[in-house]
Parts: sequence; structure tokens; C-alpha cells
Amino acid sequence: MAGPSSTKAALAAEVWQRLFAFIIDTGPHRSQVLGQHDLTPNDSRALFALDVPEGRTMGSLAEAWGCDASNATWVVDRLEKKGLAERRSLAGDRRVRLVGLTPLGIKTKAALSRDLDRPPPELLELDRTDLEALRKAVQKLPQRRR
Amino acid sequence: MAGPSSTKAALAAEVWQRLFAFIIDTGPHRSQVLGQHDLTPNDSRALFALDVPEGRTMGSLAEAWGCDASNATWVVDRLEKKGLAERRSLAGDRRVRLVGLTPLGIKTKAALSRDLDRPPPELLELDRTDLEALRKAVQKLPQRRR
DNA sequence: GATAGATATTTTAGTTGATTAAACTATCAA
DNA sequence: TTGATAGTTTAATCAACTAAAATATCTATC
Repeated sequence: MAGPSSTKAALAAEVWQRLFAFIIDTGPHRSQVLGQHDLTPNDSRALFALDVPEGRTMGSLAEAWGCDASNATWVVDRLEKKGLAERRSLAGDRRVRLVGLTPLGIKTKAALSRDLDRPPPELLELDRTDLEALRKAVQKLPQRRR
Repeated sequence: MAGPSSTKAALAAEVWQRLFAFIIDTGPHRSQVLGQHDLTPNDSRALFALDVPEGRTMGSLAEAWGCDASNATWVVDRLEKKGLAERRSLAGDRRVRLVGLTPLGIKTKAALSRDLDRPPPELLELDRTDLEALRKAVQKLPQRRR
């Protein structure tokens, strides 16, 4: 399959199909990690959006999450109930709320981050040589934000 | 980072963090594809579990999905309402139901599969050489079922 | 300074999806 | 007939999300 003359699109498709299968296969691992921390996927996304120490306004959170402002209220409510986030006031404009992580939130986020960064068991099946080749190759993948 | 003397675990971690970031970044693309077909992630998972032409029993579906039998009933109900799946009887044991795809279900599944197999825009940012290296590397990734 | 918008967030009310527990029905097999 | 098996129903719950109305606050203007 896919000799040296294959088109770039065909190449990308082949790569993608493998990666996609790997994403699917490793999904349960990620669910498990979230479960261990008693977090929903949404909670996790929210935690990662709250990395600015000064906190972020509800509006900017809603925008980042691509959802309704009232939905952001709900998400932050849940984090707050869990003691992971808190609403602070912005001196100078009492309409806005700055949502920031509590010490527990910071700790939880760090622990979650650590666990999510740990490779799923599937990846450890590869031997050293293959991992090295893979590392070199995935370093070329485009990166967003962070 | 990570010279030739890094441990296998460190190597795997480095690979994984890149892959994981890519999974997150390309998530919206997958959501969009599902949305275009008016399917939830659950529906999609269900469609892909129904590839056996003879159909599968409710019990085996519940097991495959790691859920309660009544949940499987609900999922199949939804597929049936959409005209994508149907319950058939097993000659010889009238207790069991064999769930199979309808012609529309087969068609929908094929279309979904085609669209999900299409690489996300992020991947097309790589040039040919990088894609070739990546192809070679990802071919070593372990594969489940399918 | 009063007031008329504009802004930021919350509340209320409702929808859909995902999921479980428990009770129930139908059927099979010994 | 009795017990096991396959599946469904019912009654809940939680998560995710939207629309519309309400509240509080700020800002610019008359």
C-alpha cells in the first residue's frame, strides 16, 4: 500500500487512519484517568482553561469553551462546589467575576496533568527504536496554544 | 530534551505528550464530522460495533460498550428511531434479538467512516517528507480489533 | 447629577444524552 | 414446573447545553 508515488493527500490519510485508530484505542485509558480524579471531560477542559493566575472572566471562559455564558456559569459552579475554583471580584468593575483556581484546584490540575501525560499502556508496547523514530516524527506535528 | 540516553519511559512520555496534544487539537474536527451526520459520539460507537452482517445480540453489544443492558436498549432504540438499525429475531431462540444495520445504516456508516478517515486540516500542514517519516513510524503502533 | 443604554453575569426553565438500579416479561432448558 | 437467560420498562440521576428574562453595575450624555 502507498508506494513512493502516492500523493500527499493519500499519505496524510494513511497516517491519519493509524493515528485515529490509536486515539480510539486509548480513549478508555483517558476516561479512566479522569474517573480516578472524579472529573468529567468538561471539568478537565475547564481546569486547563484556568491556568492564568489572575483568573479569567466568565465571558472569556464562555468564549474559550465555545458555549453560552450561562453554561459557563454552570461549569464554574460545579468546579466551585468541588472546591477547585473560586470567583473573585475585579477591583474597579464589580460586574465582572474573575474565576481562578483554589490551592486544591492547582493541586488537582497538576495531578491530572501528570497522569494524562503518562503514556497509555499501548504505547509502551513499542520498542526503543520505534519510539525514537516516532518521537522524531511527532515532533513535526503542528502545535496549538499551550 | 531527551538525548540518546533517555529511558524508554521518558521516550514514550515525550511521544505521548505530542500525540495527546494532537488529539486535543483535532477533537473539534471530529465533533464537526459527527455533527454533520447528526450523530452523537455514542451513535458513532454503536454504528461501528454493528459491522457484523448477521447482527449482534443486545447482550454482546452491552458488553462491547461496557454498559448496562438497559443502556444498550436505549442506544439501539435511538439508532432504530433514526432508521439506522433494526432488531431481528434469532430463529431458534425467540428471547434474543439480533441488532443489525439497515441499508440506510450501512450507507451512513460508510459515509461517516469515509469522513472520519479524512485527515484533519492540522495534519496537512506537514510537508511530504515529514508525512512519510510519520507514516513509517505510526505503522508500528499496536492495533486492536478492526 | 439623573438617566438611558451597554455590559457581565446569573437565574429560570427546559432539552437532550448517557447511565444505573430494580422490577418485569418472555422464553428456553433441565 | 422451576430456574436461568435475554431483553425491556420504569424511574431516577447527572452532565451538557440553550434561550430568555432578570440583576447588578458601569458609562456616556443631557
